[in-house]
Amino acid sequence: MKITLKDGSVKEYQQEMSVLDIAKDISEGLGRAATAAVVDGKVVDLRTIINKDVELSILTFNDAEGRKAFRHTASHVLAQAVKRLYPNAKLAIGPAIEEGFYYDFDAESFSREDLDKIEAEMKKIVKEDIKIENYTLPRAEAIKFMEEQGEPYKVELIQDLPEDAVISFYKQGDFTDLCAGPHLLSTKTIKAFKLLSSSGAYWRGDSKRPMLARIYGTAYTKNADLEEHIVKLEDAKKRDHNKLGREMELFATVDVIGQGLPLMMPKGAMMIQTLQRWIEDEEEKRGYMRTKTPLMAKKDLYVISDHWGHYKEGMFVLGDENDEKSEVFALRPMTCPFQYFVYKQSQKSYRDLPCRYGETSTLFRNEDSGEMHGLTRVRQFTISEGHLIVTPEQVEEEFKGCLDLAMYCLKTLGLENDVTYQFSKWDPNNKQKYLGDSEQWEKTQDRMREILIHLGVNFTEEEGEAAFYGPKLDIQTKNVYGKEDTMITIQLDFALADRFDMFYIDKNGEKKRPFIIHRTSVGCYERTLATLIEKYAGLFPTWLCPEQVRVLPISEKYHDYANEVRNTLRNKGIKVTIDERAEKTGYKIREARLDKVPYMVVVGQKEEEEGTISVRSRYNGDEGSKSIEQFLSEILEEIATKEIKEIKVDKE
RNA sequence: GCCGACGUGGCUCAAAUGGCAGAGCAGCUGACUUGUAAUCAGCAGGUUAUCGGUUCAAGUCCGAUCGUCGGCUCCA
Repeated sequence: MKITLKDGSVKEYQQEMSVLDIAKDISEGLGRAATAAVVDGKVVDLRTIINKDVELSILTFNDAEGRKAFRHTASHVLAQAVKRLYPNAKLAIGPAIEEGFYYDFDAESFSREDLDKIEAEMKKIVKEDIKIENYTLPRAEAIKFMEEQGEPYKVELIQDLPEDAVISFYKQGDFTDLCAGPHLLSTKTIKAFKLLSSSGAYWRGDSKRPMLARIYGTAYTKNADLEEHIVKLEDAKKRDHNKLGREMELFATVDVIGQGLPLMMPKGAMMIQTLQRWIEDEEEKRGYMRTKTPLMAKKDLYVISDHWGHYKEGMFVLGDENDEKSEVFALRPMTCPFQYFVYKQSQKSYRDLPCRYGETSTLFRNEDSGEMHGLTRVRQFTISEGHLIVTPEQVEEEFKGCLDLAMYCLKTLGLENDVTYQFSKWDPNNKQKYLGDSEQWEKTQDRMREILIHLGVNFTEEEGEAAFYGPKLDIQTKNVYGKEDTMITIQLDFALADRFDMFYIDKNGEKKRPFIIHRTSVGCYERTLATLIEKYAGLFPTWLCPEQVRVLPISEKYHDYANEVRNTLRNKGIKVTIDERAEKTGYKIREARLDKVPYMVVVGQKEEEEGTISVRSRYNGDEGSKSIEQFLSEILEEIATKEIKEIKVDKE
């Protein structure tokens, strides 16, 4: 039989040769583990092609499917080890995930020591070189088998499979698991792995069902790759905004103030102010009008918007809602209804549309206590929020304008290649979560999809991620650990204009319902700051730096001149400080570098006599002597253009 | 909210089985007056997150609360 590999090369094997040996031969030829194969575009286990003269491409660890099969096998090895050490543990599910795998067990939670023990047992299993065999059972027998094994979760899984499903099992020695595969041919190939952490997870992701004990791990074919991955994780930790942002004194949290309520320190506040001024100016250029509306409102407002019905759990409610005499307020979780009432203050003509409102808006959301995280998930935050009230004909053009603004913001911050686009749709199986009916939803979603395709946005579609009033385009960032968060959102709202009885008068003098676009420019400032900290590891573009220049006098004798230099720069709007401590220059340089200041200006006798400065930058190191005017024009240009220069010198 | 880990000067970490809370860096003071990554000396800094319990004795053991982290659920 002939086998064509992905690279086009053809291998020929004797008909009587077992596929296992063929697979081994191919693996060796490739120098890595061949795991499963693609036949006619489908992933199949290598053993299923026995004696078939087919063209196939071998999946290797370099392919996503191959890695998945590899890590999935690692998760089975984990489960086998757990069953050996904890026979009473019940198996739930154990898939491969990006960069690793996990397995959920109904068992006592696992400590780090437990994980080490399990890891040791896994090593044994790998060493035992256990063959992995695949077989299927009819439904009734499959259920009976898992019942006998005492695996209620597996029984439930089988029962939920479609009637005509092929029920496949994988057996490796004393361990058998319900599994669609594919898998490796033997446990031996799992060479480099590590159990990373344990945590809790609800069975089937349902908080009403039992809490299971989950073990996370990662696996590679080579130790070097595993080590590289672990180094990467440690590097990520260094950039983690939650650590670096505190170290750099950008923000802090205090026990008695509360969870999700970070204090922005002077440097962090300055960065946010820089961002805010930039965004507000940019929005003004794009025809936005600023509003400034209250941070709270009576319950009645949220009843109209139906946040009271759909989002009450997420709001901070003031007053006793059970006491009829008590006036009940809530801190605002969004700005929408406030800006709607700005719109409603006068009767609008189609000539007034599009009407673009922007507000730098502080919001309050009562997140669950386990949810808060650094600056990315907080209970109070400030967002560059805006609402556009538009005619149906203007939807596409205005949506495009919002996307253009978002792209401009991302590009300026250097984040345009770090985001993904998610088209967030409603969940038709959970209608009570949303306003409006199926027809409205499908119609609006189709319209939005068309717009997105027309604008050439490369997006994924996610069901059940919409706002309760309409579908969204979410622009997602990943943090250093790969976890996704929404940075920017543009939402199409067909429902709230109706609830707030908003209208405009069209050409024929008739009342018409407008569409509303909800959108952010950079999104929430706290979260944006977090993303920037991680993106730049604290080495921000100069225009964003809370300290752009530090003047370093060589000795006390040059303090007067240093102050003169500082004042000249400061008068031009440069964020400049001066280090007047009686320390050596080398020491001051070291500190300025650790503080991630882009420019250091050294002044001593030579500079004072010549009326110059000596510049050291993170871009070029020692740039030598230059006039203050020259330095000023260079740095002002860099700041004005918001340039992102490559940092060559002061990376660490 | 749920599961788990953790909480010792500003930071990084010590303090065997319960037995005098300690070091480096940072800080402050003084001396040195410094030329591109760390000058020297001295000083100060703590109700061991908080509250309660066990004990002759608690950083250490137990309970509660608060907070941080890793996940789950949630996320306008």
